[in-house]
Amino acid sequence: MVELAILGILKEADLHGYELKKHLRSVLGPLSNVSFGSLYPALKRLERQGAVAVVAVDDGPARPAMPLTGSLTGEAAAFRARRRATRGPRNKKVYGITPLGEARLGELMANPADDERSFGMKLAFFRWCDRPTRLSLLERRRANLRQRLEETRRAVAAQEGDDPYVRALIEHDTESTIRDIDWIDRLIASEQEQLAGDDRDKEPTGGHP
Amino acid sequence: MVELAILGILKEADLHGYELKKHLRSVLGPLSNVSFGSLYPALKRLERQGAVAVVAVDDGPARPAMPLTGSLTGEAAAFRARRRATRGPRNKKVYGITPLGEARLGELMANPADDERSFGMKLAFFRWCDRPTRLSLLERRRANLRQRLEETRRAVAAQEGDDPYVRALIEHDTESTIRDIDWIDRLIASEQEQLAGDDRDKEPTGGHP
DNA sequence: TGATCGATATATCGAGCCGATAGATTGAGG
DNA sequence: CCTCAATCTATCGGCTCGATATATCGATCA
Repeated sequence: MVELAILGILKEADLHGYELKKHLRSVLGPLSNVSFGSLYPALKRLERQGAVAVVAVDDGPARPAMPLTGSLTGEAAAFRARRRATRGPRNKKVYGITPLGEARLGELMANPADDERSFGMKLAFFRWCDRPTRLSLLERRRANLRQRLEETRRAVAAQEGDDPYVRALIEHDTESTIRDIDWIDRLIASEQEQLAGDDRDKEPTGGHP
Repeated sequence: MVELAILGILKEADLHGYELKKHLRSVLGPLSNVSFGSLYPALKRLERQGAVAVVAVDDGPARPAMPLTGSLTGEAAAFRARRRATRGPRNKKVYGITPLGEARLGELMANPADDERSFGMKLAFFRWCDRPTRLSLLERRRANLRQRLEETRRAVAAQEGDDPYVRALIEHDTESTIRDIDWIDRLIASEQEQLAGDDRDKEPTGGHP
């Protein structure tokens, strides 16, 4: 799950660990509050698999992108080298996604695991999918929500104890699920509309004077 | 988190592991689908801590609760003993909550961890709390939801990329959170109403002809 | 100058949780 | 009698989290 998040963010831009966490928080918000304890091991895994690679190692923000002309450059470089020797470099490792990583991202988007958090994450990265993939993900999500609703209803019917708090909990959960299904329905409708639009653009069979 | 669930269920009745899982699923439903991989280690932990204890070891459903009078008893016992020796007992360990466990349940209910799942679980066990505890839990939940809403709004304001799917996700999440807050508000109101009712019963200061 | 403080940044550890799986018993039906 | 599905306890590997360690950077203030 963290791997999906990392690859999705890295597809947008090359980032180092700390930035990655900030982007994760800002894009996915309350979903998937990835901690360092999962982020760094996941980056290692992905690097071992060849899905991401270290693009650059930054040792300080003061370093200019291009070497400056003039006599000061040599001195500054010598200073930085000395500092690195005595105090150690900052060692900001900037990661980027590889072609293999993009393939892996595709797999992870398509895999059937589909709880609240996984689905939210996939939706946040929908721009990387084509429309058929989006539609199938939305439809699977809808099927899951409907099944869950059905299960809850059966559980309510078979319930013996009638605690008011449990009842309130179940009712609220049911309402939320229904609203989620409506929402997914709207997303599906919008997606199908755009799909029709794509088709019209591609093959305009209708007579146009 | 699993410990809270176990203690809350065991407070209702003594159960063995498998039954515990079934009750967990039926009471908490889609929240907290506890797996065996967490259930059995948690039971061990709780037993080690003295919060639960093995009340009985059942080796078959045919065994009557009370020993029957008459000559058949001895023979039946011998048969069971032989079966146990040759094929091994079923070893259904029935767990019960201890006084120490009830204290632990109180602690877990009061602890500040308060995400979606924890709160749902606590609400399902509200009948074990007094009204002030319930109110403070509800109010803390409301505060958390409000804070989350505020954070999301700030994140939206600071957003640069304008992906329609991310936008849809955030909007839906915001709406859901607002509805959750309304729901909590209603629960709080109902609780306060009943609190007032309790007070009227206890000290009827108002003149009543 | 230097002293301190909060943010930045990488990394690891223990413990808990989950999904898969093993291994065994029991009851129903063929 | 045999097989099959359900019941029941239990463990394993892998992932995740919260806490923590370690170190640098930038700003503020004396």
